[in-house]
Amino acid sequence: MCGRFATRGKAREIARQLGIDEIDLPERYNVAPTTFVLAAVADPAPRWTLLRWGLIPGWAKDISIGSRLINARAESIQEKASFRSSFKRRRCLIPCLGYYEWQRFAHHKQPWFHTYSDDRHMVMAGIWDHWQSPDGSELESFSLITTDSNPLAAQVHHRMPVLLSSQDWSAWMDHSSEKTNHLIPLLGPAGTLIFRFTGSAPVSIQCAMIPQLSSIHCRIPQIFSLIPDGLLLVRSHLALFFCKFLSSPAKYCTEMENFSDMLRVINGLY
DNA sequence: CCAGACGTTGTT
DNA sequence: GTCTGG
DNA sequence: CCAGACGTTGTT
DNA sequence: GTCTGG
Repeated sequence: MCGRFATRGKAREIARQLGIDEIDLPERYNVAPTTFVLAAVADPAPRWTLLRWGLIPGWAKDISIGSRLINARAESIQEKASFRSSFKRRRCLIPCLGYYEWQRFAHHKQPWFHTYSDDRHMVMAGIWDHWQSPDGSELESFSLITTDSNPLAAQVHHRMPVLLSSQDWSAWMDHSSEKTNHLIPLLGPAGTLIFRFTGSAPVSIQCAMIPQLSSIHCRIPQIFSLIPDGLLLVRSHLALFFCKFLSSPAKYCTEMENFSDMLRVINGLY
């Protein structure tokens, strides 16, 4: 699944391909459901807009359903009442720096940051809908589509967000026909093998594992609490390291082949 | 026909 | 809104 | 996803 | 423990 992600940087590629503004994504390292996120929509002309994360179908009586519809399964998106019309008529692209996935252990959960190994944005596939509240105000919201994990991501979790490669963005955003069969092949884990965890290569995953951090008594969720959205309140070397790491994962990942390297990087910041 | 649901996640 | 179950 | 709440009564 | 709200 996908329940948190990070945004930062200029969305150049999507802008170029869709012929819209090169917009600056806000610097957010903890984007959570029910908050507003920049997304590219096409209705029918492509444009950027802010959508609330957690889809509220047009027929919903109140917004409470939104907090439960943060993901839509690719396998059933055409059948589900909450999703099918959006899938046919209102697809969107959500660019991000990367996303977090939690790995479950017997007595704790461990978040991992998933990102590409170069500085490209990940582009997640979404669907959105309009909703009108009883008082007449309008709200637009979205779900992220999920699929089976690819072999790399499966080491952390069995589901992952659908990541669209640049050659598929235009087809995804083309709503001139309501036929969607040609889109189904885009909704698999294929073609996403080029991202990695916090190591520089799959082979280094074990030694570069973030769980090593728990051995110095600081788990990532605690760091999150020190990094409110868009506001860096740094209270420890480790937290600052994570601010830097999250803002430039490609750069810092390559320096973290093992725990000693990680400490070296952290110490090097001071 | 009307009434009621409409979703994902993980875990067992 | 639209489908399913009664 | 995590964090935080987790309730009822009557009255307007 | 489990649901709701962010």
